Order: sequence, then structure tokens, then C-alpha cells
Amino acid sequence: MSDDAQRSRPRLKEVANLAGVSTMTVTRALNAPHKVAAATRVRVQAIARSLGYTPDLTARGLSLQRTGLVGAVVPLLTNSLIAEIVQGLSDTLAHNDFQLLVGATGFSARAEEAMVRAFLSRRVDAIYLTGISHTVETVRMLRQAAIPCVEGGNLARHPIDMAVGYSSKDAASKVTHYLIGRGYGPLGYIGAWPRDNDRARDRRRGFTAACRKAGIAVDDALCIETDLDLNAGARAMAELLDRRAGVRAVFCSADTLAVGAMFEAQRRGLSIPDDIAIAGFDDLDIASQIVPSLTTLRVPRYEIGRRAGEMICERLAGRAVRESVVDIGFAFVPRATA
Amino acid sequence: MSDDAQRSRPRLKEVANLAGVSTMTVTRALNAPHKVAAATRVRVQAIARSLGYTPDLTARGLSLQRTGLVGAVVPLLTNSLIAEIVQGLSDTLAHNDFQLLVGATGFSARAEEAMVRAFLSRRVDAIYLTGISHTVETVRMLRQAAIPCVEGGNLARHPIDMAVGYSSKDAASKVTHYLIGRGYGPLGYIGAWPRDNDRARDRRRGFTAACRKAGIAVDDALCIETDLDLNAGARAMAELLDRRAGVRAVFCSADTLAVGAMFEAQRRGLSIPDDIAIAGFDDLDIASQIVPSLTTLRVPRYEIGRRAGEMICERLAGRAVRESVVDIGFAFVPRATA
DNA sequence: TGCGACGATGTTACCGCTAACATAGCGACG
DNA sequence: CGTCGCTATGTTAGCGGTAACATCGTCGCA
Repeated sequence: MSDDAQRSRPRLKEVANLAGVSTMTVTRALNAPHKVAAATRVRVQAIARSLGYTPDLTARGLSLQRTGLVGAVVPLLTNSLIAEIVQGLSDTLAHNDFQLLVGATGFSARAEEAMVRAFLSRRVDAIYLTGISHTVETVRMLRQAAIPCVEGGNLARHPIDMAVGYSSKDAASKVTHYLIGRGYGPLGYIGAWPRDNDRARDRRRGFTAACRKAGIAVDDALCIETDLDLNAGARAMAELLDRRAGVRAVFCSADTLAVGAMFEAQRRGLSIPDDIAIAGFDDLDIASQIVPSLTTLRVPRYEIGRRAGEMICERLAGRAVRESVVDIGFAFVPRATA
Repeated sequence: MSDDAQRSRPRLKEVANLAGVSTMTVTRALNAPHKVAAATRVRVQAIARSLGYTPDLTARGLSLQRTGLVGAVVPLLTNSLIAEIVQGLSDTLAHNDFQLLVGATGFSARAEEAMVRAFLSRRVDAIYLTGISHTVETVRMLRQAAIPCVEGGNLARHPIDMAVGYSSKDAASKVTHYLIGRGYGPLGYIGAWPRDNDRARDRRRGFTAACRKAGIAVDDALCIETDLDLNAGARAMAELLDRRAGVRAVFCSADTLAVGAMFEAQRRGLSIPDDIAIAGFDDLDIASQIVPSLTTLRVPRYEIGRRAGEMICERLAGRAVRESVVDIGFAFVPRATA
């Protein structure tokens, strides 16, 4: 009768017809084998395999009200730090048969909101968010959706749902405290734009707090906020050296900026740390390799993604997670640049 | 009657009930406004907005047989080159209301196959694949699925469907040719593992071809294949310097490796390019910033992703793409290291 | 004034899969 | 030997949308 079975992907029904059973038996043979007689099971599975049958996850999702999709909202993908988090998330979720939707906001809270809305419309089973500051509407939507949600990176004290991260402020304070302790003299700061970026904001706060605590006045003229890339780091260092007198040490709120700054110093023939000391943040691969090696702060990037993925999987497996706020810590790594 | 409208996300039906119309009218008011009387349209839209109605894309996907999902299969996300391609793809697709599923294979063709299968099961509307060598089964599945598919990076002569990229081999030849022309003497090669990585394989082929063409014997002892990261680049350079006598110039098939190699040379107090010349491939941001600046080959990374995204959107909009194989070109960038 | 065309809306069926309930066959047991 | 209970399988309905066709006024024109 219906011999048009070849034309496209086979459906459950085709398998059922060929096996001479109902679609329910096929579903069972594939998804709950123990509920089907051995002979039937083998026959159905063989036919499904020979037809190259693959379940339609869209249909399954609609029926089960569970899509197997997880959405990750990140500022951008080209940042090493973020990329490693996403990689950790991706690996963990893939192991558990979830698929990862990613969206880049370009550090815009409005774009984040739109992305979250789109993901919820897609009925993702869970969401990973970068950072802890979101629009009111974003939070409202996520609360209402009542799906697992992990905020990663900066540690949320009162997360929407769950959180994995570390205190950006404490970490930045630690590095700054070290720089102050070395007694270099006038301290500069190079960081990313704080707008819609709580990590950047809190790192600067940590810097300021450490200075204040040490009784040092923060000279705003020596603090530069800029884009988050190598070139911007170099330009910022150039500006500090050219137009802001007397900087002797600089805290960069990201290794990318620190490395750019180092290159600029090197181009000018300055000796690091003798002429200018530099400290970074993140401990990217390059920090340990660059010459001289970069004093920085290690953050378990991949680990953040992995833990976030695990928490999501736990919850979606119906188990409660023990700690819904995980402080993953950080480690100060003194090297040669400061 | 049914006053439980609040408990979860509103459905089309809720909106319809409140507006006193059928669900079809609501669908039309939202998706094809001109098909509905002005008064009705306004009323329905207002109610939908006030309820915070969002269409269920899973259900829509099932009904339309079109999900609005695009899958991207990449080796890993932590590589800058790849990350920029994905960013280009993501930006373009997001603009056209598609959502991006990403999967990382870790340079395994088998993992790629599994990922493609999973994406097809999810009924993605199109797929982006990295590189041009895939398992037979991967190709078969994609052909059968008959959805738009772009192979990006290395240029495919006979793509599964469409392709955007450049000739890795020609590009590598160009750099090598330049190195040979500078007359440094014994030439070394540091590249990524070629297994399941046609870009790496073809770059080495380009290196070999250029040497042969110049009548230079390739000394396999001076060729090292390794992981694709900074540390591996540094280790490889260390090995060349320690155990392989007389290398005077090295072609690195990726900037990441070249930069690692440069750092190792610097640690040994070698002068670049006087003691050892180095050339890279990719023209990452760091290539122009590092001191001395890195001679390399520029590849329009973001552009590859963007073009791929555009081709996919064109096809999904029902328009034919003019060129199904786009050679995006490359540019040799001579700088200070070689 | 009657009829066809057209605009606005409703009804039905289906996308592919699965939960929940229904049924049929069969062995055990009082 | 009838009933219980278990296993294997089938039937029905529904997930939330939308295409396709049906219906019902209304208006223009012969």
C-alpha cells in the first residue's frame, strides 16, 4: 500500500508497519526495551536500524514537554575565558544527551533579555547565564518559567536559581593587595567597560577596595576602561605611559588586556617589571608562557562550565542539588611581571 | 470556566478564549496580520502582549516541519580561529531569527558523525561543518537529509552542498615560499595533528609542496606534529632546538603554535629572526601585537562564519545561492619574525 | 434584485511521538 | 474450574501549533 517509505526520514509508523506491530510497541522497544518481549524487541530494533530510523526530537519534545535543549547566554564567544566555560558546559551536557543552544549578547543586557525570551520560546529545559546582573524582565521570565538556571562567573549571592563562580571583587582585591605590597608606587588600572558587565565592575571595585584599605588614594586619571581585547590593552597602556605621569604598576582586569599592555611596554623598550610592573586576571594559557611570565589570578574556567552543566543535569534528572550556590574559588599566581 | 490560565506559559488557546475568537485568528493576527480585520488584530495583539504570550517553537516546528534551528559542528570552542567563525555564524543567524546549536567534536570524525546524527534528529534546518573530510556515513546522512549544509574553513572542491573557505594548501605554500626566499637555511615545521583535521593536513602538504618546488628536501626530523595550543608550540620549539640540529626557520601551521614557539625562543635568549625565524598562520590579534610582530597569513575568520550564515539564510528563504563554493581568499602578512 | 466574488473567521485534520488506559492471553491457585 | 494478576500489546487522546478547506456575510454589478 504505502510504499513511499523511502522518500524521507522514516517515522515510527514505517518501522511499526514493517515490524507488524503498533507504534507504541516500537517506541517501547527503543526507549524502554524491558517492556517488550525479547523476540519483538530484537525484530523491531533490527528494522529500526536497517531503516536508519532516528526519533524526531521535535515531536518527542512536544509530547514530553521536555526538549533536551539547554540554552547558554554569553557576552561573546571569542573571549578565551568564556569559550572555555562554554566548552565545559558543552562537554558535560553532550555526555548527558542534551544539546546546547548558544547566543552571544555582545555585553548588552537588552540583547540578553531578547535571547532569554527566544530560548524560553524554544522551551529549553535549562539556561546558563553569564554574570549576575540582568534586566528585571529577564529575571521575571526566568522565575516564571521555573526551569533550572545557572548564573556563572561572578558569584551571585542571591541567584535567580543556582550559581557557580567566585567573587570577582575579592579576587581583584587580592591581586591589587599584592601589587601594593610590592611597593611599586603609583598604581594604574586597565579594565573592560563595566556597562552590563558585572565581572568588570566588581573587578574594579576590588581594585578600589584594596587601595582604600591600604590607605592609598585611587587616581582616576590612572584608571582606564576600554574594550576587552589585546589591542585595547596595548592602547590603554600607551595612554597611561604617554599621558598619565608616573605609573609604576598596572593591574589589568583580564589577561588579554595585560598581555596587550605588556607588548606595548616591550615595544617601548621598557623592562617588566623593573620599569613597569603588570598583573593580570584569568590565568589564560598565555600567562604562563609569555616572557616574562605574567603574575595573575587563576580562575577555574572550564570547571565553571562543567559544574554548571552538572548542576543542570542533576536537576533535570529530578535530583535536588546539594549546594545551589557553588563558590569555585580562585588562586593568586605570582610570576615574573609583578 | 477555565480560570487556570495563570499557572504556566499561556498558549494560543488562552489568548483565543480571552479575545473571543478561534485559535486560527490568533495565529493569523500574530503571524499574518493583514489577514485579520484591524479591530480584531489590535484586540488580539493587545491580549497576547498582556498575557506575555510566546509561541511554542517546538510545536510550531513540528507543524511547519521547520524548526528555525541551525547546527554548527566544530572541533572545539576554545580555539580563537574557530570561535570567531562561530561568532560570525551566530551573529548572522541571530539576525535572521535562527537559533544556533553548537557541538564540539574534539577533532574526532566519529564524534562529528554522532553530532550530525543528533542534529538531524533534532531536525535542524541547516548545518555548518568544519572542514572537508568527514566519515562516509556523515556525508550519507547529510545528503539524505537534503538540508542546506556549509563546509567551512578549508575549501571543498566537491562539497556535500555548499562551502566557504580558502585553500589551506596554497596558503601554507605561500608562507613557506616566502621563508625559503629569505634564505634562512634548514626549515622546520610545527603543526597540529593531521588526524581528522584536513586543515592541518593540507597546511603540511602546502609546506612540503613549496619545499619540493624549490628543490629543497624536507627533513622529516625537523617536522613536528602536536596538540594545538601554546604550550605544545613551546614544547615543539624546545624539541627542535634541543634535539634537531641546525633549524634556522620554522613554519608554524597556526599562530597559536607560532606564539608558543616564540616564547620558548625568547626564554632561551634567542633573537627572532636573527637566531631563529618564525612564521605563523591565521593572523590572530596577537600576531600584530606580539614583539617582534609575527609574520603570518591572514584568513578572514569572522567572514567565513558570516558568509556561511548568509548562504544558509538565503537557501532557507527559498532563494538559490549564486555561488555554492566561495573562495574567501587569504593574504600573506610579512612582519618582523621572518 | 439576484448572484458571484471576496474578506473575515471557524472547523478539521495533521505534524510525530508518548502517557495513560484498555484489552487479551495465560499460568497459578484456592 | 473460575478468578486473580501478570505480561505483552493495542487504542485513544493530546502535546501546541498551522495548512487547507468550509462557512458566512457583505458588497458590487448586471
